[in-house]
Amino acid sequence: MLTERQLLVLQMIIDDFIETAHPVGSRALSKKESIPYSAATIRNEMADLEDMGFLEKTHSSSGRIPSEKGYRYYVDHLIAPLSNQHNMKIIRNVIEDGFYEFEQIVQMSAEVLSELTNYTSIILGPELGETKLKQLQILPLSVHTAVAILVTDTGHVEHRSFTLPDEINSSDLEKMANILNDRLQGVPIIWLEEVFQREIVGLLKRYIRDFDQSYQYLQAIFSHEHPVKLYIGGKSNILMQPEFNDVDKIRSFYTMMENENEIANLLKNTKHGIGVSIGNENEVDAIKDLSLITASYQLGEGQIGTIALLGPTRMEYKKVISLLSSLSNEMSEALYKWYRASE
Amino acid sequence: MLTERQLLVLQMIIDDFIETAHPVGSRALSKKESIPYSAATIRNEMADLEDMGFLEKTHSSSGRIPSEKGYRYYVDHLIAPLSNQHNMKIIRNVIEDGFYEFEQIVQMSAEVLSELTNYTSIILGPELGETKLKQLQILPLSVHTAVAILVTDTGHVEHRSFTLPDEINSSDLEKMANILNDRLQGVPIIWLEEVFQREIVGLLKRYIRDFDQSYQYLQAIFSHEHPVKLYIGGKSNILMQPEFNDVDKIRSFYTMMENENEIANLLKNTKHGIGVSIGNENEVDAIKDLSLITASYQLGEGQIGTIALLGPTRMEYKKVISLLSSLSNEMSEALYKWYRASE
DNA sequence: TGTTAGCACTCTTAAGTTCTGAGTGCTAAT
DNA sequence: ATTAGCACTCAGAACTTAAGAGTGCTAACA
Repeated sequence: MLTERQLLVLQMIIDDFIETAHPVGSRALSKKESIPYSAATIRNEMADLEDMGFLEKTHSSSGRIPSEKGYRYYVDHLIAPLSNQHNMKIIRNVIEDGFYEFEQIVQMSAEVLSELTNYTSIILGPELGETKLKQLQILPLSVHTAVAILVTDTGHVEHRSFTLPDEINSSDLEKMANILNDRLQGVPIIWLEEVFQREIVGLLKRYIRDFDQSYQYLQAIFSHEHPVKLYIGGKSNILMQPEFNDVDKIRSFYTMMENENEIANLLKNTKHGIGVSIGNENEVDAIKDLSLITASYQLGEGQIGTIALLGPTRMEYKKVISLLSSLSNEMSEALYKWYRASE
Repeated sequence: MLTERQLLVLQMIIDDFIETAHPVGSRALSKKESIPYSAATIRNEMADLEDMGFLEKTHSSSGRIPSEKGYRYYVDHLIAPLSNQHNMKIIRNVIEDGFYEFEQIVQMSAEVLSELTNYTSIILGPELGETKLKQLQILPLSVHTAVAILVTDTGHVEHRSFTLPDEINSSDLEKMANILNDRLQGVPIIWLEEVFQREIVGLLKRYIRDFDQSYQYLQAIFSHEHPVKLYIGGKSNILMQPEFNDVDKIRSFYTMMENENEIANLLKNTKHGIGVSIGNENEVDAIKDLSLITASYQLGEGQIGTIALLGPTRMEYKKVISLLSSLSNEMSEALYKWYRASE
């Protein structure tokens, strides 16, 4: 168990290091007002804290820096989340502006978040989950081309152009579109392909001449993956952090950030509420020396998305955690308001 | 005027430097088979070429590197565009896969282009130009929300959700949507807002009760900017170039790449066909030590987009220029095929 | 017994030094 | 006109040195 004084020393070292990025020495600490002990005493405490694994040295005669275990302890026990009125005001302004639509709000939140923290923000759009098809429209553009437009009950719109088979005529196309629209309304997006295959293909075969020609084109509409949207803000922001003073580190970071799959991986095991992964606690190699803070937000029944901030392990945990948790509340609330009437 | 031998020397130096990124010395050059002169002779030629401004030294006793003027001369007079069958095959595969839609093709082209060259590729989607509205639909999602969907005759789809004024009832909404759709079909996208203001507001005022309430919401639909889509590939690719071995350079590059406006600026003064801007010839400060190669592609009557590659001034101009010009042809052709039937 | 002053020791970082190799410019010979 | 030869220059790597920050330990102190 840690003594009062050890807690104090640990806390002050981490706070100081987070601020300055420089190893903290005993003398510097002893000068602070809140610490009434001499440098020598602090040195002893530091040595003990190092033995316990909370602190590290960068070399044998350097000041101390927090270890990952140290950060973990700090996050779990030493931070009283401060409510940052000022920053929240900025964010609220973005969110509450009703003229923006959802995707813009998210995009802007990502940018503001990154701006306020100087870290890189990642927002994972809400999963489709229970979202249902509201309308499917097939609009011919010309004799050979058409565009299919899918609208969900949450107002999400997807579209997909395709070329038409030569044989089809416009009345057939219309008939087909009507059947599809009738049968698929209210079907959850993620079931579309299955329902199409199971219930509709047979039907269409009966009603439409030469349906086999059209099959592959329709099929392409529904096999369309529905990618979860990823919004990233401030990729270059994080470069301002002193830990990115190394070209190789930058390269590997950016190589990862280019790969949406890998980023999606990062956020895969997100839990409800706030999650903090420090350094090696992360599963993705490329960020084993960074920290990731995640917060989930809700959209209706069970649909969730994730807001995350990626920064050096030397992160302003206090600020970031309070900011994220407020933002996730705001977003859930805004989304709730937006969709409230659809129930 | 340059002598035959000077041309040869200049060309070999530039080719060599483009390949290795190291200053080229006289002895190394004289060893090459295609040069039958001694190092001393070449030194003399080099000194002359430097006097003329085509070459530079990095320090008083270094080998030579091309100056921007040197590159310019090289691009204008010394390269016979080589047709790269192999790379074009790769690109053609991407483009000709009919199941992809336009935006995906462009996105993938950008990525392949960057992959093949190791530079950063930028593709500016076609301007809206003459594109006309094909359909405007207003789909209510709930009592309080609706989504407006605009489809152009080229199959481009834009949508925008908004909240409904409390007063409006669904039959009014439908009436309104019908009037809008009737009146706006065939109107070029860029005129939408104007036509709406001039011809339709008055009409709606007459037919719809409490139209003033709805006005601001509708207005928001049409004042929506129609941003030209920007596709970027391989932002991190360029980091592998040795000229990006400097953290500050990376920072300024990425800061620029985060800003879509600035990128749009880069490509603003693009001319028809192939354009090459070397170093300080670029107007945007952030890329004054990079080169930008642009190629335009056509979509129907006058609508154009731009494909560009951004790399160090030490760029493989031969390869890049031939690749881009082929790609722009392929894209124009693919788009032409795609839309041919709409006329 | 817990705290502190003092001091020798360690290690990083910056600045200065030396050395080598690549490459030039000039001169004189071919 | 071309080339061999040589003195000279400079960047970059390898080493050395000096200063400063910080530690760990011991002994003195309250």
